[in-house]
Amino acid sequence: MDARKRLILKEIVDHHIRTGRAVSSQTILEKYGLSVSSATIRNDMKYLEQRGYIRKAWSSSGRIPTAKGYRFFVDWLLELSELARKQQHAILEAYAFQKQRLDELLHQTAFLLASLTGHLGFVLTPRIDQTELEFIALVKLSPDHALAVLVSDLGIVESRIIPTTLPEEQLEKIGNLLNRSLHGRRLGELAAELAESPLEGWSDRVTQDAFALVQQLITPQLARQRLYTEGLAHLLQTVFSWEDPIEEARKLLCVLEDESRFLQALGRTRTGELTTIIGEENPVKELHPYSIVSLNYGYDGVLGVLGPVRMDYSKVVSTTQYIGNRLRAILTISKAAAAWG
Amino acid sequence: MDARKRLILKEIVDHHIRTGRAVSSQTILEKYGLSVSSATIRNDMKYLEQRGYIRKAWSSSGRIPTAKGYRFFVDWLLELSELARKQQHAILEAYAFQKQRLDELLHQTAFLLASLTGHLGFVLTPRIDQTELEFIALVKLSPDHALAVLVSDLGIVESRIIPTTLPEEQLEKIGNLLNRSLHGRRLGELAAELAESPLEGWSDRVTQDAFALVQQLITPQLARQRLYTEGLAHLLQTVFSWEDPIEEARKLLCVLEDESRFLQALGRTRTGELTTIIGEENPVKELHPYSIVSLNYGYDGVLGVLGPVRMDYSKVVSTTQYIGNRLRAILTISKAAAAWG
DNA sequence: CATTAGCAATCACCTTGCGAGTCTGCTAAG
DNA sequence: CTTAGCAGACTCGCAAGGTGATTGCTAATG
Repeated sequence: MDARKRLILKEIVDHHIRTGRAVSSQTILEKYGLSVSSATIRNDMKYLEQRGYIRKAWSSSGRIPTAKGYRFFVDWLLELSELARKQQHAILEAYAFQKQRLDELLHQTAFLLASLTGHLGFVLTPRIDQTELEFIALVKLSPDHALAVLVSDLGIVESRIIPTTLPEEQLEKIGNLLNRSLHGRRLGELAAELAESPLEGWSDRVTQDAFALVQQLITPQLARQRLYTEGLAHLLQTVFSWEDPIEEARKLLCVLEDESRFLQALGRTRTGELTTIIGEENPVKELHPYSIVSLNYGYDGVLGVLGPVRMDYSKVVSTTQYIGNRLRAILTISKAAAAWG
Repeated sequence: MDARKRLILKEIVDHHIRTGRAVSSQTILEKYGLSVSSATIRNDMKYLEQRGYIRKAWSSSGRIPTAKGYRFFVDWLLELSELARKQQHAILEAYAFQKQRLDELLHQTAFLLASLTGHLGFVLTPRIDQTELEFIALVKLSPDHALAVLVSDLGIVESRIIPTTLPEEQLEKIGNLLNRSLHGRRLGELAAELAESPLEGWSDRVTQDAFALVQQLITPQLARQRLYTEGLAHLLQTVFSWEDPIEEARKLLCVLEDESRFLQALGRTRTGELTTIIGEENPVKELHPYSIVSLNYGYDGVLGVLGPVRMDYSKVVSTTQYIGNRLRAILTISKAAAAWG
């Protein structure tokens, strides 16, 4: 593809992102001042259409980028501007306070993503089975129940009420035992081991009880990730200008309310690299009208932005990248600190 | 207001709830078989309109209930049908599992409310300052930070990372001290006391440190309540048939995303009684097109349904009442159990 | 061979007008 | 107090017609 065609494709995507309307050969000529005529541009547009980069909304409309066109744009034509000082400042400021609670931190991160991009910001909690056990506490609540609190590094706290008739002193003993023998273990591995065989040397009465407890505590849905979203209002506002917004918004909400499907939609954002999923590339059909820019910030926690395919990728990508780096830094600091301590 | 007028008002509200259209004198005559003519009904409708119970959409349309009309309907004319066996069963079944984690429990409750009513279900977490302290744990994370885990009865767990340079053994000592002296105290009172003066007898070095810690732990935003919502999709679907759905939905989402405003909207649902807030009765302007049916299920935790003013109050009220009672039962059982233990 | 000008054809979008249907208010009679 | 009958008001849906944007095509140009 020659330089002029690339330029034309870029301008079509650019202009369509900004205006939301089909882009005509005229427009490109006027706004971006090429030194050729509109007919030439039309010829190039035909070429681009044949290769599947752009399409027409109807037989004689201007051109609209296809998913393939966006993909090419993002991969080859996107010019990442550095985030404006002002926004960087806003982000740093927002993170200056608010480090006391992980959920607040992630919640705020989602909010930042949303408000700075004007789309839907989301943060998926890290997978607790990827983190290491820091501390276990067992608290007697009633004759039949105890509360188990499980603290991993990163300050992730998981608690559940488990049925047990063991007396208080025994629970305390078990708690101490568990803390001594399991501290620093990666929870996922622990779960896997426990599923196969009891830990070695665990044979007396107390440790058998302990074993039963730990199994209840660690095995079930440990990998469960919570999803925080913010800025749904932004997203719906953009959806409303489409045709059949009712149906679109409904489908969107259904996916968002079903965490498992959303997880599926993220695909393997498992690497640390920033990932874009554009329109129909998404494995979840309902999300075909949207693009996702996402980033793994550690421990399989994912953060990102979900917006219309027609969004300002430059802004969204740089914002996501920046916020992702900040969050990763904050988390690895507390992680590193935990390792020294 | 004589019996026939009441009946007519009831039928207007009834019919409008079911069909969503303005109700004509004809319709009432046909569907509900009164033994008078449509002209008589028209006269009564005029009466009802003058008193502000119903209104016209335009100069010669059928009648639509006003907020005052709905209020009268809900307060005096509503016939509560017992919840269908099938639905009761579904609720009991849903609660049969899933008692391990409070957040899951509340999440599921919101989901139940939403799916059984077809509107938006919400659950506001109990206020932790209304509950009693069960257990405190302090865990060293790094040289400069510790994780404080605070467990109240009901199994509510609050954790935060606090800056401290105290060594591990000392933290443990402080933890033990705190558990002994503060166990069973109501957290809200505790916070109030601490704000005024140190606890008596706390004078040596260890307890001073402990005091500083507890202040950090308990004072700030302890009363903060989290909001779980489900079924936004349902609600939006109904909004879409209105005029200017874009604007309406946007305003709705803005309120839902801002917990403080939502709290304001609930007003004082502080009693245990079921409360209805209909349309313009709501202090939050943006929610005027909606009604809220809510219920305090204990410790200032609120659960309920938000739907269009035109909703099936009979179904919604009985569902909310039933689910509220179930949840209250579940929570008071674990509370009572904790008290025995 | 790439580029250009000019022109007919296509199509969305907006406005307008019309007809059918619905419901009320009013008046006068029962 | 109730009823019948009727004019007037208004919605709703549909079709027609005008406007403006944009393309593809063809033939001419450098």
